[in-house]
Order: sequence, then C-alpha cells, then structure tokens
Amino acid sequence: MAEERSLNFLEEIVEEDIRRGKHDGRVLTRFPPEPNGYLHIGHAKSICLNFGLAIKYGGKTNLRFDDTNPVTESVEYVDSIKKDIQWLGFTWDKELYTSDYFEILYEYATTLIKKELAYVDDSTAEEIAAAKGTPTEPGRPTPFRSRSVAENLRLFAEMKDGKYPDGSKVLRAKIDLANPNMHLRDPLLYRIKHAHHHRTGDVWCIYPMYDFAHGQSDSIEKITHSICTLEFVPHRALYDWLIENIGIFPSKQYEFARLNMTYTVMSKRRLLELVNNKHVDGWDDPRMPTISALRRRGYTPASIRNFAERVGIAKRENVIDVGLLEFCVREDLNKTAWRRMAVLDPIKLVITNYPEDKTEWLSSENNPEATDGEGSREIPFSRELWIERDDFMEDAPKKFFRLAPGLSVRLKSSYIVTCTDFLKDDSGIVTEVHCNYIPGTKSGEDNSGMHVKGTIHWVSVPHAETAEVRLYDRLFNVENPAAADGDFKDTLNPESLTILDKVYIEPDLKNAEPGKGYQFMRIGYFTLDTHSAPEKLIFNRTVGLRDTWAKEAKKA
RNA sequence: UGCCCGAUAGUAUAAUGGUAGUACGACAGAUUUUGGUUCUGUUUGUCUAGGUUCGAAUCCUGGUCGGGCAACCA
Repeated sequence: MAEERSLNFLEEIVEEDIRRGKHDGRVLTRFPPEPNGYLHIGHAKSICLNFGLAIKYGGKTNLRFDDTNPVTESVEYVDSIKKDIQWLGFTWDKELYTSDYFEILYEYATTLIKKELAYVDDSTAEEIAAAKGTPTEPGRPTPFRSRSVAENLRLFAEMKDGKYPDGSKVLRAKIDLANPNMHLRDPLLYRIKHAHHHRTGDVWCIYPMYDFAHGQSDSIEKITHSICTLEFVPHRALYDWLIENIGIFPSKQYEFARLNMTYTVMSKRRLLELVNNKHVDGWDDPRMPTISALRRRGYTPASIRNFAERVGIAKRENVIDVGLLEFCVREDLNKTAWRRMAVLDPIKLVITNYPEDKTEWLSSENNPEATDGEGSREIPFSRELWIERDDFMEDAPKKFFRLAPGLSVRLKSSYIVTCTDFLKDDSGIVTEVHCNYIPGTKSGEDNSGMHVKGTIHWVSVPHAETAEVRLYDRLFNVENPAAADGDFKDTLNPESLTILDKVYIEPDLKNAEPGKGYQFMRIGYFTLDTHSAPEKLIFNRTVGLRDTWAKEAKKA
C-alpha cells in the first residue's frame, strides 16, 4: 500500500541529516502547545507533521506544554490537548512541561549574566520599547545596560526572591541594539509576574519569555528538529545565539507555513472570543474548527490525518478550501458509515393499492461499499410512508427523476411506485401524495424488467421514530473573516445552525452508537451528538453528500 | 523607506538544469436500487524584465506583488 509521494522540504532536511549521520541518525521532534486554548485543525497539521516525521524516520515525539505564562494557562486546556492528540491517533514519548525546567533555565540565565551577556533593566516597558528604535533606526542603551556582573547577579536573585513588584525589572540579553533583526536588540529573557502557576504554584514569581524557554527546552530534551511556523523565522537567530552562548545541545529550528482555511478563523484569540461572547456553544461547538468540535461533529481521525497529508508542507502562505476537509471526511465515511434512512422534511406518501394493516420487513444492506459483508438490517414497510418533500413536484422538469403525477420511482430496498394523485391544503401546500405500488418489483425479487431512473428513501409512518437533527453551515459568510474590515464577528453567518426538532428515522437508528458515523441515504453523514440521550436522540450532520441535482436545479 | 520569508492552473502541492505532473474544484460522459460511490475524458499554470546555458519553473541580477519583524504573548 506504500504510496509514492515526493518528499516535502522538511523530510528532505531530515533525510539529509540522517545521510550525514547527524546526531547518529536520531530523530526527535516535539509538539509544543501552550495550554491556553483548545487545539484546532491548524494544530492538527502540526501534530501530523511532527509525529509523522518521527514515525517515518524511526524517531520519537515529545509532548511539551509551553507553560511560561501562568496568567492565561490552565489544566483544562492541558487535558483537552492530551485527549485530542490521542484521539488523532498519536502517542507521545514523554509528557513534559517547560515549567519542569524553570530551575535549570534560571541557572542558564545566571550563566549569561556571568558572561556579561545579560543584565537587569529597571526601565518601564514603554522606555524599553522606545529605546529599541525602529526597523530603520538603531536602538540605544538604557542606563542599566552597563551594570556589573555582581550587581546583575544580586538583582536577578532578588527578582526571583520576590523583592520587586510586577513590571519593575526585567532580565535582558546583551546582544546588539543596532541589529537589523529586532529580536536581537537585547531581547527580554525574564519578567516578574506574581501569578499562580497551574503546575509550579507560587514557587516562582519570575517567568522566562518564550525565546528564553523554547530553544532551551528543545536543547534539554535533545530535540533534533524543532519545527514551528513561519512567524518564528526572525526568532531563529536568537534561538541559535542563546544555545551557542549558554553552550548546550544544538537543536535546530525549522519553519513551515501554518494552515489557513476558507470561511474559518484560526487564531486562538479569535476562537476564544467566539466562546466568551457566546457566538458558539463552547470550544467544541460543531461549527468551530477545533479538534474537539470536529470530533463532536463526526469527523474521523483518519479523515483529519488524510487532510493534513493532502494540504502539504511548504513555506508559502496558503488558504486551503474548506471543501478539501469535507472531501476527506466523505471519502472516509463513505467506506465505513452504515446506511440508514431518515426523512428531514416530511410529506406523506400513501400507497393506495397496498393493504391497510400489512407490514413487510425488508432487508437492506448496511454498507454497499463493504466487501466483507457488513450485513444488513430489517426495515418495516407499510401503506403510509414519510418521504422527503423535495422528492415530489407537481410540475416536474424533464430531468426530474423523482415523484410527480404519472412518474415512477423505486422506493429504496422496496417496490417501484407510480404517482397517481396528490392533495393540497387551502394555501396550496402539498399535504399528501398518492401512488400505486407494483407488486412484482420488490427489491431482490424483481423480475418485472421495469426500469426507473430514480430511487428515493422513505420511513414507514407507523414505525417511524423521531430525532432532533442539527444541520451546520459555515460559521462565517466570507472567505477570510480575519481580513474583514472592522470586527471579524460581523461576518458571522446567522444561519450556521439549523435545528430540526422532529425528524423521522427508521427504527434501527434507535441503536445508533456514539462516535459512529451514519449515512442518512441521499442526505449526508450524521453522528450522535454528545448531548444525545436514548429518550431524545440528537444527530449532528457531519457533512452533506455531494448533490449534483441541487447544482442542476440551481442552474435552471 | 531597514531586515527576513515567499511567489507554479480557481485552491493547494510536485518537478532539485532536460516532456510542467498530482490532488481538490469546475465541466462533459459511462455505470449505479443513494442525482452518493466508482470510472473515463476536458479545462485552466511557471509574477515580471534581463542574464548564464545547447537547454531555465529551477541558477544570477533588477523590479513587482504578498507575508512577517519594533508584546514584560507564544
């Protein structure tokens, strides 16, 4: 089954490193989320990349929580992140936390101070920002840049001991205030935050900045390939500078372009805003691009992994058509989902020549795609059926292969019927369709030689069960909500959720299992919602089936 | 008007100096007891101007366009 595929640029780098015997051919990656939000589909791309690389080249991947900012982080997020990675099908080697390294990072900082490569600065945030200059003008030193090693050591220790309030002092690297790379203009290494940390509690009141934590953590773990997104490219010079001047294991950073998707926002800040402002029902609202939402919506791990594979890895900014994600889940579900019948928008079909009290139990296959026989279930058939309102037209165009006066269709797994009549109410709405069935045409026993163009789904009226069905549409009305003028929330799609509270379903759907995908024939893929209960079933639509008729009808 | 990244069909992604290919989409057809699936075919592309070379998407130079960088965020 090995599929020929050309290498992406990171695989080329790894293969070249292995060829040259770098790190004895060892490959160790890491996935480093900050526990300040739920993982989204963009993270899924990164997870598949990092874990995938390690799997492909016989290496391992650490899960490391980048928890250096206690103000925004929490264990709720830690737990959700672990669950999502496991659900996607990946197993990390070690579960680690940057906060595990606070002690050693502190030592690294004192090492830099002793080498006269770091100093304590008492300037305010504004003063430091002003003194950094601009991209076109060099920065200038603050009055504290020339402090002695001894004084810096003492002040830094006192910072750690809690002698100073938040914001009163920082530790900065002493590099080059005129560097064209702004990240090298004496970047901040530590700031004072008297905040409770979800793991270290109140032990620390100084916390390292990202730049003084990430590369060092990589180095401590002897990560060979530290993969991050493009916005960190300018940080790489600092990443290397710190590792070199502290004198530790030379991990290397590589950058790829993050995933963007049409009709979606992908920043944790914006997603959090949607949650906090109740535009959605939480991080796992099925309209969200989070992994937990996709899971609740009925996406499968395999479909997300395939998606990550198909979008590719490169350094070019990209916007992926959300249709590709939908394609991937249809592709997977088509092979695995059991077929069932449900009528979302019902109209009654009466088979006038069928006995009133008769019920036939008809057999219908669970999955026509299955080669190993996934079996079948029995469906009750009777004189009165629910069919889809869309499947009847009073005046049908030529290419309409469903019911209209005089037209015949196959009832799925059952008989061919011919429409004879219909009833309307006072306002002109069709209320009932009448037809005759043709006895010799029962599925499996049909030697009538009759051929009809269309097959429609149905549910027997006296046997029908009911369920709530939730239909989801894109959350935003524009392709790139983040780029919209003004507030991105103004581009929210008010019709992103439609709730149908009484949908008729075939009896076997009472046995639907959580986490399993079902195809409601001719409609789409559905799965039980997390809030579903036996006495009140709730199905989420994962994605609709491709509908070429809808396209055709639109043209006309 | 500093530094860094990038630019190949509508969207992504390959071709690593030698036939511009693949996927999704779109369009057309075949098959079909799901207007689903499957299959076949068609359509659309190397940002630009020079240069090197027998030969350039690929190497060089200039330009254009897009993105990033001046958080006590990551």
